[in-house]
Amino acid sequence: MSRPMNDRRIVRLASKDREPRDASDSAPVSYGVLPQLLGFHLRRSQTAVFSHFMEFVSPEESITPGLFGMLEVIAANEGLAQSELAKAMGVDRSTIVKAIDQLEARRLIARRPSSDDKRRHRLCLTPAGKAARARIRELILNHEALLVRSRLSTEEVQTLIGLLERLCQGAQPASFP
Amino acid sequence: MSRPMNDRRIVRLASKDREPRDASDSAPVSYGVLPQLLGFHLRRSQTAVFSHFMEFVSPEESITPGLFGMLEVIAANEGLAQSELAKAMGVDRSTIVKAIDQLEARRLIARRPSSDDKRRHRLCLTPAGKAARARIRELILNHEALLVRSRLSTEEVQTLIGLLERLCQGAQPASFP
DNA sequence: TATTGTTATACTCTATAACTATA
DNA sequence: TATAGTTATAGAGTATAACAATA
Repeated sequence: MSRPMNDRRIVRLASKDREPRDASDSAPVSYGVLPQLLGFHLRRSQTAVFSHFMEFVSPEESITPGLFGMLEVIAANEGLAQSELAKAMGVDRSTIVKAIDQLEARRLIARRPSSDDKRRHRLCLTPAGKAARARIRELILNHEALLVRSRLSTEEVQTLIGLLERLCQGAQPASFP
Repeated sequence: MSRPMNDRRIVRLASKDREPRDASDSAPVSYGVLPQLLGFHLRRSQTAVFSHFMEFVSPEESITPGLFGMLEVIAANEGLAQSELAKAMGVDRSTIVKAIDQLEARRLIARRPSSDDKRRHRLCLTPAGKAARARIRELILNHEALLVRSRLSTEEVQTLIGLLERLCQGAQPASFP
């Protein structure tokens, strides 16, 4: 296929030798070469999912995708150090401090002293944090189901995730989403 | 399939009733439920492509994905107004001002007066802008080829883009990538 | 010397609100 | 009144550099 199916030039060229647009020109804009680029679609998709999260999940639980990601990683690795969390989230260790401050201020996690290395803080979920994590998890699964499952089949979602995983093989980790 | 192939719990459970991690624990962290979420993979992928762009394209042409996106949209819609560009990029019209200032300072685009509506600026590429656009376009196609084509076949990329387009149907536009 | 957590600082990207000049 | 561009401002999110405590 020499012309990908997402090439907007088709639409563009169909609109008969148009003049440069003016104030009264309400035709949809052309995105040029962008629709041929995977990066463009990844950006749009990520933005769409993020926005839906902020609409559907955040008002319920006052949580951002990034903070939930941290909660989840802490829960799945009880006692990990802040530096380890930062590495897992793909950010500098200085960046993680304020985020952890927030989760701690809300009593969702605790910084516990490490017995064998006094420099380290062992991050753990509080009971309230565990309860919140369970609630948010359900909410997020619903959010994804609502947004994604209405447009793609279960098989297609698995195909999509599989392709994205292969694209990211060897890449550094990243915060969520 | 009740357990998706990307479920990291498999790895987790295989590591025999582990103690909470301590300083000497160098096992890879678990991401909990995140690998089941499309948003997680979209975020990772978008970050990976963005990083590669910044490594491969930016040093050559001092351009960001966002600025190239604007250049491309202006080129494909000569004479569009700043508000129209902002809408196409999915940002507020106040956000676009400084970005356009940059492109104009580099003599890649020009704000031309509109004859019929003196409030409007018609955005156009300069000859230097057209040349830069052509060069950057080639560079970006190479960057995508290098990053994506080494991991996915042409068919797989088309499948991926097709699925992402369906995911975004009805969503607002977005800057690139 | 090296590492962990922290702080100060700066930079980018973003939106909101208010302004001006036009319509 | 409403719209196009602009400015001031504020809030996220990020990194770098330097610091104290500890290894």
